[in-house]
Amino acid sequence: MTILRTPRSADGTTRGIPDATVARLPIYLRALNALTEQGVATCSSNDLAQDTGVNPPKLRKDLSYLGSYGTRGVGYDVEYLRYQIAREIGQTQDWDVVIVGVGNLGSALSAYQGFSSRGIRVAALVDADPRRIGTSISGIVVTAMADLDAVIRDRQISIGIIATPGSAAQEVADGLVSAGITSILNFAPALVQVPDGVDVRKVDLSIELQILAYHEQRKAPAASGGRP
Amino acid sequence: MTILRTPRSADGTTRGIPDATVARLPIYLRALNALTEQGVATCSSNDLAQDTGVNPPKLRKDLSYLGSYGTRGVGYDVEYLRYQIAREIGQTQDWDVVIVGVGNLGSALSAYQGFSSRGIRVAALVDADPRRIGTSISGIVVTAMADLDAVIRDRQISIGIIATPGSAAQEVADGLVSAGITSILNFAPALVQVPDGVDVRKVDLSIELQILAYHEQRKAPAASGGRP
DNA sequence: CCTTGTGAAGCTGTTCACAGCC
DNA sequence: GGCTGTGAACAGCTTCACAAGG
Repeated sequence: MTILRTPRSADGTTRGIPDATVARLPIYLRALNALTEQGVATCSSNDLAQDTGVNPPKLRKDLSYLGSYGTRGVGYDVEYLRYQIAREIGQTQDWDVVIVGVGNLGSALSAYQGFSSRGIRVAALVDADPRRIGTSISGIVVTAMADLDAVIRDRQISIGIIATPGSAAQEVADGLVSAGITSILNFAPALVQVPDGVDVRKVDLSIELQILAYHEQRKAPAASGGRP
Repeated sequence: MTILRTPRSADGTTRGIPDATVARLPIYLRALNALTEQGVATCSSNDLAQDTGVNPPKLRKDLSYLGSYGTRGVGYDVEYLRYQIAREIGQTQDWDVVIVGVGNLGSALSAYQGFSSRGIRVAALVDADPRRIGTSISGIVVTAMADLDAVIRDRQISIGIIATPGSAAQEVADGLVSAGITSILNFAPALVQVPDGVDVRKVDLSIELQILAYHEQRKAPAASGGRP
């Protein structure tokens, strides 16, 4: 994955925002949307920092990668900044996703309220279990795995979500890739191999809790005896 | 949060493993468990790297923070290394968690198959909706929010999961903290403020997809016209 | 005054080459 | 010879102080 690292450039056109900043832009966008709803027209980096849990200098540096959209001595125009971030992260259009695997987690994701307001549209559900195929979940009819390729191409879906058991993850990933998908969110507790040019992000529920458990253990050397 | 950064020390006792390494230890542990099941007794850093998607030098450096558990020229004893990692991240005991909010996501989490084998035990479910209280989900009876404190103290629960709408997240977090919880996994799309000493990890489903959408957008400057 | 925008310094994490040991 | 363990160089991210400008 050779991504060109060019945060700044000679002219203004070539962007290249650091990954860490990209990961925070949706947070800022969410806060700005809330401010818009409250009728707030202008905000300072302190205000936004308060709302997002980021410290003010970091927030300003993040925004500076997008351009100089603030006014010194005043702050940021909420609506203007909101639009600029939305444009930068591609939130001016909706993104269609397919969820593969409609067990407990896949079903929950298909019903998740937070997607629609963030430009995410669940366009298709796919499963391997014949008993689920044809049933309707959150108003969407579940399609067979055999039709994965057709569904993705027909509806021009660009993002795939893997919500299957770990044992099926690689096979599903292969199917998504061969159907032209280049962005995958993987909830299965398994490593998936994909060709260059395909992005995979992984969310592992157990690991998040295991990380917390590690820190929790260090806080309390109480039970089961202290260390020698 | 002033955590002492001491990856190495004079004697061998004082640990202090980098966060990035801690986040990968559960991945190694999972791979080692799989190797154990396959009856593999020894593995090299190359083998483990292959299984986990981490490159060999990084993996060795990670393991070196735990101690020198390998044998030069040979590799690592699977069972021994597995135990050492398990001990380090507190996987020799089970961790009880409470899930607050049993909507779609909370219900899915309570049924998640991946927890039990990783030392995570869902010990209680709590919800604010009177219609859900008293019902049984995944074999666990849902408790009222009013009993949150009692449940946590009675069962000595140490980790809380917030799976409520964003609007309830802060209130739930306050309740967890006042019941003595010092580790929280927050699925709600909202920032929660907690006192020092309490760890919060956040999983935001929309943001993961928005990050993918950003990269997807950059790959295909096709639709909606290229940039000027 | 005020707040933004940013160079420079510092810190964390990654990479790599090779020393150390079996 | 093979593989681990690690110091040192490197890259990326964060912090901070302050210059720039309304």
